[in-house]
Amino acid sequence: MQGRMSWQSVRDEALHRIHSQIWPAGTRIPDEAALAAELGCARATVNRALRDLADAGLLERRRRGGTRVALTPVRKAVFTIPIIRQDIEARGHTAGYTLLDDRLLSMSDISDAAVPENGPETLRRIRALHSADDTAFCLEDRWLNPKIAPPDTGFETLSANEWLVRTVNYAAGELSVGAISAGLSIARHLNCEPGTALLVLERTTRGPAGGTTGFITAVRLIYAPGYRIQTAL
Amino acid sequence: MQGRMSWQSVRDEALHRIHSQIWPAGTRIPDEAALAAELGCARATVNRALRDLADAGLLERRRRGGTRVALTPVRKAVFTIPIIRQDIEARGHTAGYTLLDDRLLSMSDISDAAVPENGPETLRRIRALHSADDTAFCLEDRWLNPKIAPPDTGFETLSANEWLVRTVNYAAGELSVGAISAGLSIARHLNCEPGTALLVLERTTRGPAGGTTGFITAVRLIYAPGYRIQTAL
DNA sequence: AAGTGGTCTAGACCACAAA
DNA sequence: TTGTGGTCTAGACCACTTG
Repeated sequence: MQGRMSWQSVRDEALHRIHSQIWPAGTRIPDEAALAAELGCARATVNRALRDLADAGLLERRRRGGTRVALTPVRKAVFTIPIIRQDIEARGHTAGYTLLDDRLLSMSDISDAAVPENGPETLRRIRALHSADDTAFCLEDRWLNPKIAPPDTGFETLSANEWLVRTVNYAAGELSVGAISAGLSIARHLNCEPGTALLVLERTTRGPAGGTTGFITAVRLIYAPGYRIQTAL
Repeated sequence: MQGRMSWQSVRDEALHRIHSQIWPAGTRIPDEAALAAELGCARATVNRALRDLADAGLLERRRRGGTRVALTPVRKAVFTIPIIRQDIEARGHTAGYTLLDDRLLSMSDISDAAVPENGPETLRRIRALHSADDTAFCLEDRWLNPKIAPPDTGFETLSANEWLVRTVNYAAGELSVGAISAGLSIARHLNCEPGTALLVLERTTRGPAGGTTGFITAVRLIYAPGYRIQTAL
């Protein structure tokens, strides 16, 4: 183990030791300096490798506490949330967008679990239909903080989805995925039978942790039958 | 901008320039050496910052080609795939596991799109039911490469899910999420009405890119009604 | 051929948490 | 208090790609 040691090879070596129980789950492994000496590389290289494994959930690292093999290795998948239009175009279709509804509502008139309590007084609600080659693709139901998107922001042709991604990046929020049965209204918009199982993606976006902006938007995307979220591991 | 510049502050400065269109979308930004000089820090620090933004999807970097602001910023969500038992326990329930079926099948008898063509001659099929406090939680339908999990690996009490995560980590694969309507058999196992919308998670796992092992496993997890995948952004 | 990102090194200082 | 990870620096070489 002399000469050039890539951080990947250090990572693979560590991985091997975890798999072969040389470093059993829960135990503490040698510190960076020791590993660097043993493997004949700089500590920074070991750091990069172990940080990568920690990011992957296989190691737990703490200052002063050292590095331990995670008792419960966790699989993590990164999945990219595409702009809907691009998602459609990437599938080789022509993207269409129809604004169905756009109005301001006061909080007292709203009863939707997706809307936070500590948000602004009024909210802008936008509903739109995304289509692929004139076939319904996805129904978008969005709540917007009017302070972020003033009423003169026209969403007649530009998807709010698209506008957002270009405007407020690096925001915090939650994402959840579920399944619902198509109701009558949804079935009509998506051109499917009532009762069909549909994939639903809900996302809430807040201003960055350090920032001053609070609630930005909450959106529910109801996809047409057969839609799948896909990602590589 | 003298003295100690953390890579986070460099990242934030770059982020600011992207948001304020100082670096418009699609344009090429100064190279690392120039930024390091301008901000008064080491190139490695700039590298760490820009790499972070590239990982987040806001920048695109290529050797020799330089760094560009992504035309289409992509939102990425990291979502952790828990071991089902832990998922259940984290919700405050007691996890149960029942093996429904475990047999070897030859490829010629199999007609399931989830199974790859270039896999092994025979496959082990395991079906099991996960429960939370005696309530059905998730139906597991798994195909296993028998070379990886020899028949003497007993899955009567240990979930294959759990065994896998502890055994073959850092593998490659794909993950997809969709929705289905409960058929009669599924409805019976999950104790719900036929036709109920259910969330389905399918995962295929192959050996690491560099490794010799091919197909490892493919699994279809059908969750009980109401289950949602959740993650922070 | 040459420019740009990717990474390694050796050394240093700091921040955090455990003893 | 003190050990361990987190990070910064200055310099160097390499790898990929584009002109």
